[in-house]
Amino acid sequence: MPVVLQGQEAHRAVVSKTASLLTPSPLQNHLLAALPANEFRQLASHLEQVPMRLGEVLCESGSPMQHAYFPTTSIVSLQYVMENGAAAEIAGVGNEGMLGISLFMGGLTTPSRALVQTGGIGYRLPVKVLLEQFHRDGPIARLLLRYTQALITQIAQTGACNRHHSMEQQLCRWLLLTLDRMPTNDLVMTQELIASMLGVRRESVTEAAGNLKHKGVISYRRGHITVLDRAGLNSHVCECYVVVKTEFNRLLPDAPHH
Amino acid sequence: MPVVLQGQEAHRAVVSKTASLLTPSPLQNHLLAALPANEFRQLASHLEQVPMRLGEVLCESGSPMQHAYFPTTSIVSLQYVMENGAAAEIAGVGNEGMLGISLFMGGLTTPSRALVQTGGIGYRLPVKVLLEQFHRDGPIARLLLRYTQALITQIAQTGACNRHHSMEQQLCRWLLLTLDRMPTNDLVMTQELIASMLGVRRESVTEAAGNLKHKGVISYRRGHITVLDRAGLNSHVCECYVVVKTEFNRLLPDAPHH
DNA sequence: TGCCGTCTGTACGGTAGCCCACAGAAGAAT
DNA sequence: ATTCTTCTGTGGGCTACCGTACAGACGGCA
Repeated sequence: MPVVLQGQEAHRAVVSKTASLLTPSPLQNHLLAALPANEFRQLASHLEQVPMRLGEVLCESGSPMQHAYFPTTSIVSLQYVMENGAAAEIAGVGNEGMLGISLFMGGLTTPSRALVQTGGIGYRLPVKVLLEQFHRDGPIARLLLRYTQALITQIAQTGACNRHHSMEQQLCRWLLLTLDRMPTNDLVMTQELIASMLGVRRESVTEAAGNLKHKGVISYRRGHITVLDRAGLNSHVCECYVVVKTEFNRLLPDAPHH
Repeated sequence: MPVVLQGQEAHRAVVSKTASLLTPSPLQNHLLAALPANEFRQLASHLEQVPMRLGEVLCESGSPMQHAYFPTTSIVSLQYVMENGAAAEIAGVGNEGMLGISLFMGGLTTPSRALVQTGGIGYRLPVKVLLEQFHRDGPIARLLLRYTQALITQIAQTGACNRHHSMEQQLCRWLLLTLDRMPTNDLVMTQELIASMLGVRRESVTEAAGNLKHKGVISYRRGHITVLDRAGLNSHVCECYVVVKTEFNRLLPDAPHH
């Protein structure tokens, strides 16, 4: 129920750390990087770098967006918020994807909320430009549709995972998916926040995280989780992680960065 | 675990009953009916009427389809099958939609299995024709993309429902969504089959159905469920049903049938 | 340095849904 | 009509996760 986000304590380390790793560039987003150079050029001048702060809501359920977002060092969580206030994450969007599918799918809005789960940088593109490019029905449109299909897989697999797999398995899945979108092994993340995204109690996360810590797979302190043993996570995760990754790789193979 | 489907006992009543209600026509499918007359004409000669029998698998996980399917009196269940054999329905497709999203989204295959949940009639369209029409980027493409977005909502809401709502609520949701795709209040459906689609034990369905029967909302006998009191279902269902219906109506308003 | 807000650990009873086992009943097949 | 398959009802024990409550600890801030 409490989707409480403290805006004060966190989002320090990540911003300074990742920003210093590389000069920010829209090409850190894999979708943008996968475009042919001349297609990318059509967009480049319209892309605006924006800071995405932890806890920021980029889009409320049912409200139209003026921009599509392409995260690079940030991660966005798509969630459905239930009437009683509980939430469930339906998918995550990081440097592999974009936020704003519904803009070109024709609905303009969706029932999902978009919440920044990891602070960082992203690039945004005005709707108008996105739609112009999409309706040229070229590589950009094909790429965005394939991404949408991959996203559907992630949503569906998350739902099936909700049904069948244990807390610990789901936590491992979530950690791995998040890790894949991060440049480091250190997640700035409270258990409270993870719980609200997975749609479970904070105590359940504490227990599952405690187990993983005990096994030496992760370590953590207030607001930070460090993955010590990625293979360990792999051995505890359910099949859902692999299915999603495989489907993403199939639909969006890594393109040579220009 | 047992996704056992007896091909013998069932699918008698429906086939004879619904088939006699109306002369079969592709326009019984709402997507096809929503097309402008001249657009529909482009497809009409390529649409092939096919019987869709209960238990038939129209598409296995990961295998490419040669046709897109537009159910009219039949209903198809999209499911994810887990490694241990358990399944979870991610969405249903009836006369409001189509099967074969991935054909035009660019992936050609999906990790989901398509199983006929209610026997009846459907129309299929060769991939080649579908793609030709889709890439004209006209009303057909826009319609299919809006349908895809609605389907995404259904998938996501189903997943969230898996997480937060009770067996009984989910059963009501499932019954209402199925009912909306049927011409009668009488579902040819075993509890076993419902259980395998919801991804729960048969006993759980028996118990929830028993409650609803006790309250006079439904009645049933071996392999048949009759909804006596639709308002009663509405009062027991979770919000998920309404969210999905609302989003479908928003994205795909009923078009005047030609 | 000390305070205080927030995060993490733990515990305890409650319960929904699981696994297993089996009995009874309906309807199809012969 | 009888048989036989398959579907439905029921019960008992089990586990994961929930709701609630509270204690302890970390770390930002004054």
